[in-house]
Amino acid sequence: MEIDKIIHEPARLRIMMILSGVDEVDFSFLLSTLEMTKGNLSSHMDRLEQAGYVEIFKNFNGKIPHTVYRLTKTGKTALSKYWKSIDEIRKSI
Amino acid sequence: MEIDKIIHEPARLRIMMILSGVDEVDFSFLLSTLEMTKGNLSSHMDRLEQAGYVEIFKNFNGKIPHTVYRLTKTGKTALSKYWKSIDEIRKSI
DNA sequence: GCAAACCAGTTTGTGTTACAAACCATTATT
DNA sequence: AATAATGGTTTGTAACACAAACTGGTTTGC
Repeated sequence: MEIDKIIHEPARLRIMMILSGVDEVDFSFLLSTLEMTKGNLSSHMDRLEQAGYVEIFKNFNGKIPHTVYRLTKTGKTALSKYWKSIDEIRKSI
Repeated sequence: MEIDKIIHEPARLRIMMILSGVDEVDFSFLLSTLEMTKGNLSSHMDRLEQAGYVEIFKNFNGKIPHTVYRLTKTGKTALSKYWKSIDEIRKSI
């Protein structure tokens, strides 16, 4: 089984794991939790969206923009497949 | 815990796992097992050596050059640390 | 005997990409 | 009115994974 490189990138793996637990999360939360730069986080979220693994919802909190991310079904599946592929490598220990 | 990027690269992770099982392996074996190009394999082995994770032994099989790789103690430690860091991320499931 | 093909790798060139810095638009704050 | 803060996006760049081309020597075919 091939390793999914979209998920394999450590930053994105952590993002996926967080999303898999909470069903909805916003930019600021990820930013402070993962301690990365905004630009970096932003582009990782783009890649995850383009892969179809997350949905991005943009709305306003009053006048302040607010972006919320949610794992898609495709994303959930991909994540569990990812762990299976990791297991496959690891089980040879 | 930080993810060790040297090991995290899928090709090198597989190499490390093979080495962790057999204590000594040659270039051709890795090449046919992993199905990668020679150039690619060669540079991954370089990186692993530079990280201090493998030792490279070059000798001759009769007249034909023969390269053998062996996991170092540092490499073994790094690999088991790597799996711990993966577990750390995964346990949040 | 000398090309051609082969073996065992290494070096080189390139497209991708992870990351941070700079930027943008708006809203507090002093 | 200037400055800082919020919530992001866009841009620039160094690193790097990969394949193609190369090297140095050996065996095979004619």
